[in-house]
Amino acid sequence: MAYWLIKSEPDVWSWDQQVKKGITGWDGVRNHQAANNMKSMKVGDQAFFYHSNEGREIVGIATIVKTAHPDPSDETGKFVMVDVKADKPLKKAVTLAQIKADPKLASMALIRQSRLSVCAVSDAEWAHICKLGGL
DNA sequence: GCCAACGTTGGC
DNA sequence: GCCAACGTTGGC
Repeated sequence: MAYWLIKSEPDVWSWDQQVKKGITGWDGVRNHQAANNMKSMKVGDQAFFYHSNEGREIVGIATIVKTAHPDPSDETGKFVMVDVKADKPLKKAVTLAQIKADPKLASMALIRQSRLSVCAVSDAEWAHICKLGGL
């Protein structure tokens, strides 16, 4: 099983909305690297749900429930999305500042490529963030 | 609101 | 195919 991190601006799509809605298509990704990451996702993979811009923190964990398929919001038909479902919230949100300040996490893809909206998380990083999040 | 990083577009 | 111009993302 692999681990990921998906970003969303809470103004546009927040964790609360995800919880309320249950399963949603993660549409709107228009970056090839991010799209490639989604193509690598398998059903059952887990992803941190990160609030960008406002909050700048990891607030919950989502599960991948459907692998990459065409994104209906993409008129060119080139991009894909996966379906995700809210799994559980972190007891304590893990902030970007915390991640940057932690030597175990400072080299995460999230930090190295700040503009990449779907990025991979290593097993060690996943475990450490879960611990910081009180899980 | 500013700016750095980076992706995309279009002229050549 | 190169590269300058421009647009977007996202942290601060």
